[in-house]
Amino acid sequence: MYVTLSNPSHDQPEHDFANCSAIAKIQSQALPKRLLVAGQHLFHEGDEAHHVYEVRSGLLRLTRVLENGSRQVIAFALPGDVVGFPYGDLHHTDCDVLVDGEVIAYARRALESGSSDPVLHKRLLCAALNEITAMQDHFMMLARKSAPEKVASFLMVMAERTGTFNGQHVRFELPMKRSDIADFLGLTIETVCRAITRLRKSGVIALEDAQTVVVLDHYRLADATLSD
Amino acid sequence: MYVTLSNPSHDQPEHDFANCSAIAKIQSQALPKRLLVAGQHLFHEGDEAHHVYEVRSGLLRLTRVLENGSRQVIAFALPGDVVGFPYGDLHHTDCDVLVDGEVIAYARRALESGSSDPVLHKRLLCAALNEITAMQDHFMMLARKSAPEKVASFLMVMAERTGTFNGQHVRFELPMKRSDIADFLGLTIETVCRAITRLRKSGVIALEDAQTVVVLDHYRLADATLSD
DNA sequence: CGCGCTTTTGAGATAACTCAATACAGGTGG
DNA sequence: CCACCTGTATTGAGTTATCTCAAAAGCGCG
Repeated sequence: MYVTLSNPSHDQPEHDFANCSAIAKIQSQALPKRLLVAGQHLFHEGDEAHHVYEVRSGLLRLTRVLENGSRQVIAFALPGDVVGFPYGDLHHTDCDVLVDGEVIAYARRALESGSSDPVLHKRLLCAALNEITAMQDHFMMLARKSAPEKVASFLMVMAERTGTFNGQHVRFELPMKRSDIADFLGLTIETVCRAITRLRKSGVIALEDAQTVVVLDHYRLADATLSD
Repeated sequence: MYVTLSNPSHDQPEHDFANCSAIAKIQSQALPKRLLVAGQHLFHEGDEAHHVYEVRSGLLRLTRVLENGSRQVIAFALPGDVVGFPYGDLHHTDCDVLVDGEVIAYARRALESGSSDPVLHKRLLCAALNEITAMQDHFMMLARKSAPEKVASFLMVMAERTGTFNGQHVRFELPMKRSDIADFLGLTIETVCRAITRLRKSGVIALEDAQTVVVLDHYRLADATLSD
């Protein structure tokens, strides 16, 4: 199983992250929350990076644009993820909002120095290190998986991270456009569509509408994420 | 231009990295250097991560293996790069030596807490953040570039980071096998070979032997890295 | 000299792309 | 309330880049 989004829900230990999390929640009443509405930008590539942001709710999209104008979706950020790690003093991606939500803004220095708040510092550091691992997982996917495998992996992750179980099946939303999924997986829109269609026609998933997926056969979906 | 190796030589500022570097060099006389010979492993996936390592000389290879046994080369680490960022308490890649060299081993706690040596702490943190950016760059490459563009990009980075200028041309070594390059770029060996051959036949580069590249036309090589 | 490993070249198969048409959904104005 | 319009998603047909399989060439080494 691959984790393809920015902060993994791996089965590995995450330092004493859980512990950090509890403490941060207590503090959060005093923290600068920020409400976000769809379409809004949290930051742009090249902006000075004054903060890193922890997603509390909603869905963010991280993108970069190449010289030739084509766009790459680097990650979708879900609750629990941390975005905005600086490169030098600057943000190196665009970040905009796909689903209304809320983030907590931490001053960059909370990441860079543990002097004021060691617990928060460690927490952000964990997030950065986990980010590295998550991206390495994503590498494997971009480099080594076929189109159907990529799409199945993506659906698996969305199901695990955002799905709800109604007693029968897991259901989840795909709030992003097909073109976003394609740009994330390094595919074309059409290829993504066809892969989804194939999963639907073979009874692995069902679509209530284009953005709402029901996992009918979790085992076969997991299977479809694996090469050979 | 894309940076595809683990620590970029971007044109962006890198905090006060240069400054940190100078200080670390002074300290390094007392630091636990470690000599590495080709074939040796620095660490394995799943090992407890007690240290992070700064490469002083030589060339390291970071790899992961998938369920099905296929291997992905995550990065090649050159002097200046830092490897071994932990995931939880564990290393999440294999790391072995392709070219004899020397690394400096820093205790993991130097990365996790700035209390004992704030300068070193910041330096390692910079390295981790740069790593994230470098990997995002690598994404773009894996997802959005054609095979010839990937190979040209790879040669460009190797030329810039390891090349020597003899007054006429830039010359550099490719100490890794073609299969490593292929696994790094998400291609097959044959495709890598053909791309190199095409660059050679069109006079952009020359090969003194299979591992030694001479850049004949730097401008056209840079051009070949760009999709239109 | 011959053996094993790596690299290179060749020919055919195929996965994914491109271009084009159709279907669908949500919003707007008549 | 319906017809239209725009943007998104889906399906189809043909093209092509890359992969696969196979063979040859190069190189180091016993």
